[in-house]
Amino acid sequence: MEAYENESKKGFWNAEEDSVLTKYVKKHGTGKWNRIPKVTGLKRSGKSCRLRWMNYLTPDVKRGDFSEEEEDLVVRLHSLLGNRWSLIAGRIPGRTDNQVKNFWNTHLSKKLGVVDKKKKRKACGGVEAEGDCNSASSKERSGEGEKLLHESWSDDLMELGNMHEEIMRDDFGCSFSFPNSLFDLCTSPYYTQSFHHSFFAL
DNA sequence: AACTTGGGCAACCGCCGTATT
DNA sequence: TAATACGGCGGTTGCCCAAGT
Repeated sequence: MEAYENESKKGFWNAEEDSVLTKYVKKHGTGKWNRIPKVTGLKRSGKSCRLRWMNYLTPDVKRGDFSEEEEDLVVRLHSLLGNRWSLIAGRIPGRTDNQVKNFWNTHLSKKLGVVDKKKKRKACGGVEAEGDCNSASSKERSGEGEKLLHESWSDDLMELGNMHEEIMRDDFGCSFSFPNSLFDLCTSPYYTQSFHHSFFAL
């Protein structure tokens, strides 16, 4: 396996590689990504194959700009879930976590006045300094900060769960306001159904 | 026309959790 | 139980291209 890893090609995929990967997945299905380089001769890591398939080649991936409804949903779900891009994407049909993340970082964070860390870092002379120029490391994901965050909104999720029946009855969209004021959630009629299914599948 | 700057996005990296051996 | 493999996630990087100078 190391041999394949070592000679792995990087960078953009070409049409031929896409075709090889698509044929493989259609024949064998997803999973066992690390077998792909061995079976197909593709000079890509299994990880890279998975990413390419998930983010680009999957037939139901929607291309192009986000609609207003999608944008609205991203904003609301982000306020609810934070940077849980995969969870957010799972509630927006046809959108991948990478798309949602990019959309947030390039469009919405700007629109909503969230400081772009990339630019912030540049402004700090290209060095991540302590204080204002600091950024959360990936380790913090499983650390105390996340724990506190999770605990803080889990009560709200419970509250939402208790409102199950009301959600299903309202054909004209929903608006929720939670007692501890952590967030408000509104859904349009179009998304009410899909949100319900996704949420209770958690 | 040449160069610089900044936005958009695909892809990579490093880490973590889970499954398997 | 420990080691290893694998899949998945979020953060970050770097390329491409259009707009501005």
